[in-house]
Amino acid sequence: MIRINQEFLDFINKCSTQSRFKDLIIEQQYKPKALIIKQESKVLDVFIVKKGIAKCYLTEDTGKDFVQEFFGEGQIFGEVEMFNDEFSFCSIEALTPLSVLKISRENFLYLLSQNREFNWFILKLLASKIKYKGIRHSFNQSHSTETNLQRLESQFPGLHGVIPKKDIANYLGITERNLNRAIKTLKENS
Amino acid sequence: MIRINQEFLDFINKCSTQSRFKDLIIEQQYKPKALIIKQESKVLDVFIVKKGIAKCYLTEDTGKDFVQEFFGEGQIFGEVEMFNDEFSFCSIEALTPLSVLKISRENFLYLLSQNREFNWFILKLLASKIKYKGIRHSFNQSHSTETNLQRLESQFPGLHGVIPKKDIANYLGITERNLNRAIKTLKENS
DNA sequence: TTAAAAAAAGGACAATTGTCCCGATCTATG
DNA sequence: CATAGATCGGGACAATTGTCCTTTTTTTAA
Repeated sequence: MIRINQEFLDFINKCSTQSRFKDLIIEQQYKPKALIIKQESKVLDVFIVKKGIAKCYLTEDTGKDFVQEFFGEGQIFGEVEMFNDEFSFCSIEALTPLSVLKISRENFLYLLSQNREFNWFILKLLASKIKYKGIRHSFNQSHSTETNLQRLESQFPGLHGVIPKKDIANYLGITERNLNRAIKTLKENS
Repeated sequence: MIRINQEFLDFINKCSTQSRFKDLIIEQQYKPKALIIKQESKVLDVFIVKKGIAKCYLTEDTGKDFVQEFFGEGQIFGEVEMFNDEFSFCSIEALTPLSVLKISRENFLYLLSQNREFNWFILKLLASKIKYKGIRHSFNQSHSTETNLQRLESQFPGLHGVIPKKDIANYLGITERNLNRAIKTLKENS
């Protein structure tokens, strides 16, 4: 559930030390709760998580938040907005102290067209996001809250303590009340 | 909800008439209910819808189906499996008489690396699938069944008659019973 | 250090959704 | 044309989930 992409992070880290790429990649730090990308705003850069966890979520007109994904090391965000339009369809917020590697729109497009390996990494990781979303939503629609929670915990043991309850509930698309019920039931049956 | 990609279809159609691409693209026909890609099986080709509608769905261990998307003209499928592994995470079925343009894995990867325009089309359409899924699931989790249904009907008027009720329910992640209830309520309030 | 704010846990009730039915209607094929 | 098999529509009840609210604990900031 908090996915990582070590291979891509290694690649980007390597690039950022090479003289010809050095200036394209900027490291940046955020404190917990910092808003990195704001929904409906222009996205000028692409970000790759170097260390920490970020939350990607969408706020609906009902006021409810829905968490798309938690980004771990090597995960990219802002890239979707580079291809079609510039306005973000979700917000990104630091959950922990976060360091990111930032690449401007212009440089991102440059790398995409000039660097085979980079291009291939982006294709792979876009495909991976599609697959991830497909599997997750299918599973969540077809199973009970308790089963969904179990799946989450098996994918990321020690979930609690790192991610607030509210965010877990918003990731599962349920209320905190219902999440608490599921936690209680699972405890009793173990 | 049944999205199309005219620009991409035009591009592929154009390619399929040019001598240097001609042999890479094969046209093929399917009858309604034909299974084009089977979940968990190897995917050897990428398909682009030329005419008709295809259903992309995932069958869970519970026996329940969840519909990921309905593909209209210019929509591609099978491409996600080209990047990471070869096994499909969902099934694709023709809903109407369907013609597709088929490109083998090998040729797809060749086009990706050799043709700038093709590469850019694929990047764009992968990003578009991510955005589509993100927005749709966020909306569906945050709104009532009735609102979700209304949104669906506004996106694709004349939904009924083309797509079976069961598929609509599976797309919304609800039962047919509940879908009927929502339809009835909407009728009464209009 | 202490007051204020946020997060966590859960009771009570209402609303929504699912399950299990039963007929009615439509549709493909011998 | 007849019949089996889908598809459709909805009643009745059970189960799940949401809403609202209260209490306790933990965190944050003055």
